Amino acid sequence: MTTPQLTKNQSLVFDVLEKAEGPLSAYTILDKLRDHGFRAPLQVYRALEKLLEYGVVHRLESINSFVACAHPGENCHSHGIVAFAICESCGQVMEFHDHEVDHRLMAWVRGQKFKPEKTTIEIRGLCEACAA
Amino acid sequence: MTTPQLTKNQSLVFDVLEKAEGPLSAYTILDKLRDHGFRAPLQVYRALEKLLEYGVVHRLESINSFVACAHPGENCHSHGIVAFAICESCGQVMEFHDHEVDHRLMAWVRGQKFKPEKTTIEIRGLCEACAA
DNA sequence: CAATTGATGTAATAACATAACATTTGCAAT
DNA sequence: ATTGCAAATGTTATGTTATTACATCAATTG
Ligand SMILES: [Zn+2]
Ligand SMILES: [Zn+2]
Ligand SMILES: [Zn+2]
Ligand SMILES: [Zn+2]
Repeated sequence: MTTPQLTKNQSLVFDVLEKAEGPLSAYTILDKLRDHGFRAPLQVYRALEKLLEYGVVHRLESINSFVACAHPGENCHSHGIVAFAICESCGQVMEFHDHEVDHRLMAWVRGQKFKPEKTTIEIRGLCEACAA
Repeated sequence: MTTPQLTKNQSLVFDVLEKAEGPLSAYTILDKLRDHGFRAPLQVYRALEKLLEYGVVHRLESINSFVACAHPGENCHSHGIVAFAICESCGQVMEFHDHEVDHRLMAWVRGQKFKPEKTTIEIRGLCEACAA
């Protein structure tokens, strides 16, 4: 899928995420956009819904937050499952793909006749700087 | 770690999860235990905290719910990373372990000097029955 | 223009989770 | 048995995340 032209609200939300050091909650995004006219959570959630659909933003389920894709222009969706390492101290997020992991997981679910739609892999821990 | 004798509240919460067909939210558990004297969310969350610590219950991050471990008596924690396939239609959960997946993920984070603490792998989709 | 579609605005509410503080219970040391 | 401590519990209030419902606006199209 190619990313269509973003609307005003979608651009605002995306810009906030791109400029952020790490993942942000929807309400944190809302606060950062109050000066631009945002008043309600739904304005953020609706924009995020589209950005997730376009694959330019990822949702981190384990911390209820959102992050801009680390592979701009590449169309992340096409790389298979995306995995994240999330530093619980500084919030830094590393994003990566591993086809062997994809393969093993998909082989297992196929054996169960399970039809996968969306897979989450999130590793929480400490980044190099924070672990020191 | 061996599982200590459960307290009254821990037992009640665990029994509800064991008898359930699928994962339950903390508030659903609360409702099921009102007849047994539960009045507040914290009574559920505190019991869950211990049950998670003992490894007899798992938290499904992507659906804010909890499920009894599918491997009773085995001490799930010792099997490495636990992965789940969650049917979005009927709620059924399958739990499995794959050492190769563990190995690949841990190798990657080690290469980044990232120190992993807790890993989530959750595959949402449709089970065999629901996909038909 | 009328109809349709997608985006937006706003208020209210639902769902999930924790903070703060008081009380009770079980158990060990004196 | 009493004292002291740690773990568990009870209770109220609050904080955080997400959705429902409904109204309006803008662009497209027949
Ligand atoms: Zn990405
Ligand atoms: Zn860090
Ligand atoms: Zn388990
Ligand atoms: Zn199903």
